[in-house]
Amino acid sequence: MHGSFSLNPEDRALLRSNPVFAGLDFTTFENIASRSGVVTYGKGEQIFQAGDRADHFFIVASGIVQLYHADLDGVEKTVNLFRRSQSFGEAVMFLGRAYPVSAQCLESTRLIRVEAKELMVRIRENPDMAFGLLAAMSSHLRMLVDEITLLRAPSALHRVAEFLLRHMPLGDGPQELELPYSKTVIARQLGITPEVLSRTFAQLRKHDVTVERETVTIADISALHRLVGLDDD
Amino acid sequence: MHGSFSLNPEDRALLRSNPVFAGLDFTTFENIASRSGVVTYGKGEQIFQAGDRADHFFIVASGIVQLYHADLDGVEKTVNLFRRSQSFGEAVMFLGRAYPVSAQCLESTRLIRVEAKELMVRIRENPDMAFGLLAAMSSHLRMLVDEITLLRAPSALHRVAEFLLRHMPLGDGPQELELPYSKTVIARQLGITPEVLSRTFAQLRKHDVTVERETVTIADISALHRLVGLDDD
DNA sequence: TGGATGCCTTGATTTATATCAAGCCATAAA
DNA sequence: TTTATGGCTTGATATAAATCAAGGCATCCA
Repeated sequence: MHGSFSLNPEDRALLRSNPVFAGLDFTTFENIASRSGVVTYGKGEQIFQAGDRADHFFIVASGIVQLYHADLDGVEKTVNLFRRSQSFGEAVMFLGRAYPVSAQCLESTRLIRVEAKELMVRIRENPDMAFGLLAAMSSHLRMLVDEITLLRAPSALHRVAEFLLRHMPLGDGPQELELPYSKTVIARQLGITPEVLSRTFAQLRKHDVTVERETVTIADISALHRLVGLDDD
Repeated sequence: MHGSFSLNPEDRALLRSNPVFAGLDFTTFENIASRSGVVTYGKGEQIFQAGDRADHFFIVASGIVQLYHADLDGVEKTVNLFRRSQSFGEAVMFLGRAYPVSAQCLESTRLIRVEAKELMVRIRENPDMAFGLLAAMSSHLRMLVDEITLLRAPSALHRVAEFLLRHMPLGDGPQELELPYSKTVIARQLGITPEVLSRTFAQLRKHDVTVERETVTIADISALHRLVGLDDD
């Protein structure tokens, strides 16, 4: 981890766009922003470990953060992934407890780090902030529910199809999508091996889904929807 | 669903014990309680469907509620289970959106139903309630993270062992546990079939875990912990 | 008392996914 | 240029869990 620098104007804008801070008056926001810092991590570096005291919450400025559980035998199980503008750690920060999961960077990553204690003081002064925090936590709940849906899908084909649909821009015709993470990371998130993901992509060619490098092309999105709903090969 | 009756003293106490209402002054609480109702459902009855407008939140007084996703082919995938004193629906209620999942009773169930609009008004008046709501949502987040951990466990044996550990009273020696749900429901929650659950219980006998009807006896809890951590047969 | 019924268990078989192993193709380094 | 290196793909095999099928044993009701 490389030291804590202060926020540049772009960082400030990013922080401001987070629901927790969106409703604040200028002075209060500046007060918090000036007490927050930017930290950078290299690929694979730990941000915190399960059990650490939760005294910060984070917003991703760039890179990818993985929340995960490590089994005693060392295998990492992805709980959640976060990219630019997404925040994590609100919930435990609020409770002032220990983090229930570990966090790690999957590529070199830049984070805005806000001190929990400082933030809690501000919330007491500005109850409106609590609503922002509630909004942020609601959307996290939603993410986790989606995650569970994905893990409960009956087959690798379903999981991958759901993953693609979730990340597709809206629209019904042919669509293109840049995969947001490497295939290995996607496979881990879906709870399958990279081998199976590869084979599943191959299988999807029968449904007019082609994968070329990082780019996925779907000829007919509604066909994919049907595939997820009904059983098929 | 059988009509909306008003809360009896025990219901009031249950409502009061929920983190959302715990900090309220007497008058405000009575105000909310008097506007809340009790509804009862038979086994298998729907409480709401995914897509319904989220205008209530609920506390379970008795029975079991299952939040689930229904695939188009009708198979239900459990997202979450709720028992006495647990509440659900806070998050979406707060956002005023549609429920992302459906809810159903797995046995005859009695619910306290609080109107979302009414509650939102009170929160604006009593910002302290927002903290109660935050606490409730934090614990939901925690539940979902645990759920994901369970689903990511590498084998049926791990899932069942983790499930047992999670529901065991604390302590290190021999322990007894009454299964909180029927085995079929547990199996669905763990994402395995009832057959596999049955076989897994049989397998656990080798690790001094016996299952007799609804009662589970574990001779050595720390041995189970080791089993979850390390790979074994 | 004697079925029903629902839930659970056990066995046989099939199937999907993990695992093991090798090779490919980028990009990066020597 | 050659030589790593890491991520991805493809094939062969092993294995865990689903599925199909039957039977046991409660509880409930006639």
